[in-house]
Amino acid sequence: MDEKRFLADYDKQQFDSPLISIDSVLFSYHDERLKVLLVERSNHPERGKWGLPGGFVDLQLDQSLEHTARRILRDKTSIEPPYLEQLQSFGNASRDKRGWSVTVCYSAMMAYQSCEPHVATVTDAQWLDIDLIEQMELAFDHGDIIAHARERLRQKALYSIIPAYALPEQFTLPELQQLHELIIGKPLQKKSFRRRIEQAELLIDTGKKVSQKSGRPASLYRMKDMAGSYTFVRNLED
Amino acid sequence: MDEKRFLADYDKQQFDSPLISIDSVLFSYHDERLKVLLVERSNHPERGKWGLPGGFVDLQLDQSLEHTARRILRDKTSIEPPYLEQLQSFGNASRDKRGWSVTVCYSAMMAYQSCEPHVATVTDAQWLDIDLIEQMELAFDHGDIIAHARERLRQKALYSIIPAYALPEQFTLPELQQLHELIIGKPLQKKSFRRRIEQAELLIDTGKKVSQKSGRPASLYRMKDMAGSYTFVRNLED
DNA sequence: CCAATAGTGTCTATCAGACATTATCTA
DNA sequence: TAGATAATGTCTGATAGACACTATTGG
Repeated sequence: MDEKRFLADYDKQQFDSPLISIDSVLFSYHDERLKVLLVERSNHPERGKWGLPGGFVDLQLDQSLEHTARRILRDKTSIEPPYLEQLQSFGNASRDKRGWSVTVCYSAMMAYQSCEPHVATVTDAQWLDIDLIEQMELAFDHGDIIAHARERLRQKALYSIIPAYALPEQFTLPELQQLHELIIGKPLQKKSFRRRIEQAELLIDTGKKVSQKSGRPASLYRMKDMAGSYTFVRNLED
Repeated sequence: MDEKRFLADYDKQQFDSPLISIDSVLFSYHDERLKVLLVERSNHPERGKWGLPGGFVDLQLDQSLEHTARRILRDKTSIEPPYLEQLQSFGNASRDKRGWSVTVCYSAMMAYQSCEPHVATVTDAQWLDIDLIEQMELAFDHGDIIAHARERLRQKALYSIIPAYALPEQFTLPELQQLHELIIGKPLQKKSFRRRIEQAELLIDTGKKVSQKSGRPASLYRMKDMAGSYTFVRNLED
């Protein structure tokens, strides 16, 4: 039999296969707290519980897994996140009561301000404090997935400035440092933090300043294009 | 409707979903070359081409994605690899002629010696030089996947001794350094390489020595249990 | 002894940690 | 001017790079 004939006769459903979904852990930063976007499930299974924004691949609409993740996030936030990368896939026989299931998970970040107006209109979506989420009982294994994503983000905060994607396009260095400290879970040396960013030339000084409640105003910066993919050769202490 | 009723009525095949497979990039080291285990496809599609060892989840047999990967590798090598971690999932509408498909990929390493006798008996499996593989036209997008796995391994060689899993249980430091140099693609300073391993206390000196073709014999070491998960705070230069 | 390979000593360069100091804003 | 916050200066310590040196084997 040649391949053409094989493909014409091929029945995708001849073997039982796992259920496959795409879920995303979307991080942001607001009120000095790390937030994750959650959705209240309106359908079975796990109806009524909160879980990650996710869904199924639309075989007609989606060109790739990443497109699926972007489409689902766009539905909840109205925009696509400036940072999105695949986290990991989780699959086993017991994580979903419907049977063997696999979820391809993405980790994403965006500025809280850039989507909060829209999120506020979506009745089933909400930004929740990550420490609060840890106390909640989420749908499926979404609690474990968020813990994984958080730990990965923590590692990235030690050798990159990827957390900057959770800030508005323009931000100050003290803001970025506060965010890193929050993610890493310990205070950082101001000098060390600034020195490495300056040496790697990751940011552009907009020339603008922001007044604080009191004290000297801070300079506003924005990321250079390559700043997200830059990794420092040496980690901050863990 | 309550959840119990929902689950009883649930039909997994009501929506069309992507085909899902598990593939592994199994690395090893032999004759001063980096090897990857490939399999010649005996079935459509892409029959006759070489590709990664892979297959489908067995909903009855497999408890998790990792179990599936281990089972498939065990079939080809007779043993399970001492190092196995999820690489990434690749999924889009065009990578498989049968339609939208997702592959959850694992990256693994094992000693060449520990499975070569068995691999030699499997007519459709073979260790191939990774540089040779780069010139070949593999099935599906397996060439891209191997390139990804190789780059990830290269990064790991800069901040860990994970490549040691491609060596026999006992090995010498010059052997390990040669392997790292091969993976990274440039020579390393002997002193730097040895110093960091010694300081982190990652290896155990077996007390045994191995004679070389000529010159001073090298000491034989084996990895401590935690050595694979240790990461140096500072990378080797890239 | 010589050639070859394993393994060490030691100096320098780089960069993070620590913390003091200066700069610039508001009340 | 005082208080607060941003930004910088500078010393120390840890660790990788460079490379010379010593050690141990076989022929």
